Amino acid sequence: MANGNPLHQGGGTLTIAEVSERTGLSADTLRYYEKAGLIERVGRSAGNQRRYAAADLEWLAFLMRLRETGMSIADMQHFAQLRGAGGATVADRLAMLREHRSSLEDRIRCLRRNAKALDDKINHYELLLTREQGTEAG
Amino acid sequence: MANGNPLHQGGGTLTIAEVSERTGLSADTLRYYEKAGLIERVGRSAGNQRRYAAADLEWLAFLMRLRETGMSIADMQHFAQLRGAGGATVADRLAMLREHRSSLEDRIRCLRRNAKALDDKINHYELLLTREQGTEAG
DNA sequence: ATTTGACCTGGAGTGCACTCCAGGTTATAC
DNA sequence: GTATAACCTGGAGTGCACTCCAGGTCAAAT
Repeated sequence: MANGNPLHQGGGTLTIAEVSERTGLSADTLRYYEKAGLIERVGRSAGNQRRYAAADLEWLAFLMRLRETGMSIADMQHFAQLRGAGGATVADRLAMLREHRSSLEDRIRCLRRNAKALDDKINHYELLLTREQGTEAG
Repeated sequence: MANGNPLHQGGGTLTIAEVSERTGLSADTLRYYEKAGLIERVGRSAGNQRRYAAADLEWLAFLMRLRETGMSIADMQHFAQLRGAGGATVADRLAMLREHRSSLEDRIRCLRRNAKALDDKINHYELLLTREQGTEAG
């Protein structure tokens, strides 16, 4: 009955190492996020070791999206705190997300502009290189 | 004859404060970039104050594009060093730019994916909010 | 000539997001 | 049951990209 597969022991929870592997976040970072209040206190085994549930993983995935799109830890703390405070904060959370979404759009636009300029620079260098090789040959 | 306009004195050079204003980089950052070798030693006035030429501004603009698109100072140092070493390094510089361009593309794609997921989350919150208000009214 | 503000240098300090460590407890394999 | 590996906590350390500071020089206006 007892399943040796760590993925399914103890009601489908994961150890910190397993979460680390799945998310790419280090165990230290996972503890740090919890200490910082980005994650509510994760459930523990009898021996006080973390056991992450599916909901924890979903929340982590969301946090990672916010991080990857440039939200600061401080803002994520704020968001997590609102979330912890219950349904009355939905409007505030929505406002935060909308603002973040909008600044993300700005950022993507800026990157696209810069990508185009980079392409021009690359073309310039390709031309230089062609000429150089031509010189070498002639 | 002597023009009081700082933009046009001394052969069209700019003081550090003027460059700071135009670029948005602080004077400290401009000095830091020079100290770090990202910029060749900028020309000086008789009294040892920096006077930026048009070519310096162009190079700065390029550096800023690299920064904005996520290149590290260390990589920019490398690029600047290659540039300083002359035409023989054009192929290396081109390779660096191509690699950076490609990772930038990856990054933009990743941001777009995350932006889409964020939109979904926002929709979810909007739905929550609608329901909540409905509940309030009923 | 002098005041005031901009600028210089070398080096120390800051904020962020981790990352590592010591010293101890718990789990797994044999 | 014991060796070994994984985990725990609180707190110190790291790397990056600046940013600030002290103590001094230079420039612009009066």
